[in-house]
Amino acid sequence: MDAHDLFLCPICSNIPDNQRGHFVRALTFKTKFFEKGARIAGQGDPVHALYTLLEGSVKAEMVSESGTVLNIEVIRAPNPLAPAFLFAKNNRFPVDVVALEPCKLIIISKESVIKQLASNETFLQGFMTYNSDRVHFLSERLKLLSTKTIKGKLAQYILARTKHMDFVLDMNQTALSEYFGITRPSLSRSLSEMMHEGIISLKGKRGKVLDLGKLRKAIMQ
Amino acid sequence: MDAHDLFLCPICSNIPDNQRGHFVRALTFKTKFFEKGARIAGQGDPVHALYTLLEGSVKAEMVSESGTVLNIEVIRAPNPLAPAFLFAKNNRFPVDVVALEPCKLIIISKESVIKQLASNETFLQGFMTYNSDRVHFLSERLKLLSTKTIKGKLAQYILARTKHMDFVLDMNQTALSEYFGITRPSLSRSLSEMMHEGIISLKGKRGKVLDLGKLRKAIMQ
DNA sequence: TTATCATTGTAACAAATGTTACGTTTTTCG
DNA sequence: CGAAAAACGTAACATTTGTTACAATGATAA
Repeated sequence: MDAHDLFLCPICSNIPDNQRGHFVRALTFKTKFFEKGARIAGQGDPVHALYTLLEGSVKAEMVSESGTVLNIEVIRAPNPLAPAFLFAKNNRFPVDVVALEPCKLIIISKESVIKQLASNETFLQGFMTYNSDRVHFLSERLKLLSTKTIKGKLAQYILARTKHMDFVLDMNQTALSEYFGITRPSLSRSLSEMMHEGIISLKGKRGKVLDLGKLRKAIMQ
Repeated sequence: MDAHDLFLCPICSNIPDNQRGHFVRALTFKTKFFEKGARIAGQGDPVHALYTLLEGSVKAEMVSESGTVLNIEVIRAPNPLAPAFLFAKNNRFPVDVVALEPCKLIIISKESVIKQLASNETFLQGFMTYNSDRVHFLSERLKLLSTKTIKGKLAQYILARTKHMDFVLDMNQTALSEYFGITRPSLSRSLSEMMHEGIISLKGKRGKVLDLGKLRKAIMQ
């Protein structure tokens, strides 16, 4: 068992080799293992430590009291779990975290995280960058979901992947429809319509933008 | 002109009095003023510094090349502008920032932000907490927008404000409909239906939850 | 009070999206 | 290669939401 797996995690991966021994020795942490299906953290539990997933994968889910479940996200190793909530005013897990397979976690005390943030600039940058990228990701996702029409979402998605009027869809239509929060037939219909309207062409995953103006207009509606 | 206004900003407001002089002396910054309508930052500009709004208010907007404008957010003083992007991998402003009224900003170099984060634990905590709360806010907003039906959004919104089966709407219906990204008549219709279905009662801004089970079920659909 | 303006309720109709079902094409894998 | 599975296209119909318009109600200020 080796705490050095920690340096696979994006928060710590930039720490140079010659600082790693010192970094680990300065941490207060414990390693925990969870079996498939085990609850790693519960909705409402206070976040007193940095939970870092070194092996396995977990799902974050909301369980309502009526028993129904809303899947939020799947997180795979190596990645931190909710590092933002360690410092949030309302520092409680917003979801249940359940192991999808056997998991290994390193749980680092908040105090030693703060100490390391203050003393190790690489770690500071890594931690900040991770949370910043998370804000960025959430902002993009929000922008996509606030776009009301399916064609608008498609236009945004396609424009972000277009170079020299060519684009490649990086998911199949089923996955894309879930990403957009819509149904697969509706997505297919909208794609067809955009092709008939001469806005794009598409064969398999590869497509071309035929009318950039119309595509941009579609975002705004 | 006083840089000490900085300590009104939530990122710095926890720094104790006796550290403030030292804190300001250690910063590399400049103060800038913008007139109403002036562009403070442009979409795509690299974020090399921490922009802190001390006076006035700004709007963040996306301008497409077809000329149409999508309003993202209004930020009022005292608050930082996009502090998360200072550390993000793609460290560029995602939007245009335009002054809504005369504005005063303190622009602090990234280097001195890093130096202070490492040397001043209160500042570190403030900065982290701000970004963490931002993640929290965005996650909540995302959860709301991923809820597909209007009644689902309403159920979430109401449940989050319910104590002992009573709730108070903290916006009027026009504002609430914009918050949900829907139209006002549709919101009014859904509210009416929920009342006819015996799920809630509502008079003005005050309401009661009549059927908690049905309200919770509404979120999941 | 009264005139004015903002807010809310609601109805008729239009448009967009979901639902269900099924046939076709493409991919995967033995 | 060939069978099975996955992905995709599409049609008919149901449901939800948007659009537009107007009346009713409530709040505000002269």
